[in-house]
Amino acid sequence: MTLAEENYLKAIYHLENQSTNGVSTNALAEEMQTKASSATDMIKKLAEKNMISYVPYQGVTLSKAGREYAVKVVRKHRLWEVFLLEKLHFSWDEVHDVAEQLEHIKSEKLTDKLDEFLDFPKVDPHGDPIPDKHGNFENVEKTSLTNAEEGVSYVCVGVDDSSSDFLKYLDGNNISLGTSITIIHKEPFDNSIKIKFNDIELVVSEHVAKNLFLTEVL
Amino acid sequence: MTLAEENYLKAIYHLENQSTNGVSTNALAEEMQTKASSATDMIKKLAEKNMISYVPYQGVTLSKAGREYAVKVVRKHRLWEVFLLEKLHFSWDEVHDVAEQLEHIKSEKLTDKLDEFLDFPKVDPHGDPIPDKHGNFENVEKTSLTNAEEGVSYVCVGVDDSSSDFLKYLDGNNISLGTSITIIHKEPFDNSIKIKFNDIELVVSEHVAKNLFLTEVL
DNA sequence: TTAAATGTTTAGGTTAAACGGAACAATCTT
DNA sequence: AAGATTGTTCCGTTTAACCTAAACATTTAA
Repeated sequence: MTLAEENYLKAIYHLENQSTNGVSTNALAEEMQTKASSATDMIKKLAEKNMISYVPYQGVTLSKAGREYAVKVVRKHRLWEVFLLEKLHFSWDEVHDVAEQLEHIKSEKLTDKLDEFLDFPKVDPHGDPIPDKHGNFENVEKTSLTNAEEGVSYVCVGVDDSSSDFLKYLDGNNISLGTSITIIHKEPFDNSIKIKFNDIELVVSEHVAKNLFLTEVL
Repeated sequence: MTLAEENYLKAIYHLENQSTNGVSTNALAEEMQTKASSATDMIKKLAEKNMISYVPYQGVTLSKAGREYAVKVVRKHRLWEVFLLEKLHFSWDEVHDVAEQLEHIKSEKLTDKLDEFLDFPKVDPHGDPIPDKHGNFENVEKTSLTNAEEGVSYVCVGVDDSSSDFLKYLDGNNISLGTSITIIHKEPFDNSIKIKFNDIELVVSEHVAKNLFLTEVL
């Protein structure tokens, strides 16, 4: 599998997780920041290799082999992110780009030894689950801050938009994974939300709220 | 710089260190396990980018920029080797292939943080020097076992052929970097050499002797 | 229920990296 | 110094990944 093939597979995997239908050519092209015609070319190639099932004009779906492969790439990406953050002390917003490169290193032994070295982490620095060597992982139940209820307490467990800017914003406001948050007030006018954490009160925009994931504290 | 370009630069760097003349097209092609015509293509491209100086029918030579770039790749390769061996407990003979991939990851920050994480190692697992972030390194004075003298004591400081088979042979015979060796007898007939280390006597072939580097113990 | 808009594929072209074979240049041998 | 050998380059192809433009298929909406 080439680098481009791996990236397409990963993109299809991500898009499949966001909706129930198959992945359309246009959606895939947009995710890959390329043109629809290029996506069609790659779709054919991946179908040829039995990584996806493909019927022209209908979406693509990962085959068993394709999903397994994609999960392996995701596993590598997230393990490297943990390594960069915990061992090399990269900051939250810097890990993604380097992990994008490291995820393509081909050595099962490397991946498994890294996993062991990191003490088999269950989630990556953005709160996403890390598949084990058999591809199994648990999804933590989480809701976006948009859906949180006034007066209830939550813990921050993940972020959706892992863009550097968003992560820097969170860093600048001292929000990280594990931060306990209480919802003070939801403003209906602009959907902004006033939250409280570590004795600090902060109003966040709807845009921020959408990208911050929480679990309720029971 | 593409992956192929980086590998060619590294190959030219290695060949330059092995002889005083420029590197011939054929030598480069052989090092890269490819055809002379392919080497010519790449030579043109690297010359275009001012990484090498190139006059048709004469060998190629690295420019300042080319040498700096090659040294950076070598630095990354050797740092990753140390990481794989010391942190992930790969065996001596397994590190090379994975490091060949890791050396192409593009992130100066990653390289420097890794260097720091490993506590700024001076040599890699094969005894080769690791350039610092400015590209500086010291070469340890070393002679091949072939040139060692009877009755004299040495320490093993490096290997030349880092093929997996050779390293497994050394491992199997309990020879590693730092092993103290005394030359018992040099057999003129087949150039084999009887050595003694850790109270063990062993006869090694000329082929082995050529690839084992030592420094004299004073 | 056609026409417009949208989505998808095909056709043809480009670039990077490789290849084999033919042509050409340099050196070595006698 | 001529021929043979070796070394190097040129030429035409291939494959992967992309592109633009055009054609084709599907859905939507008047």
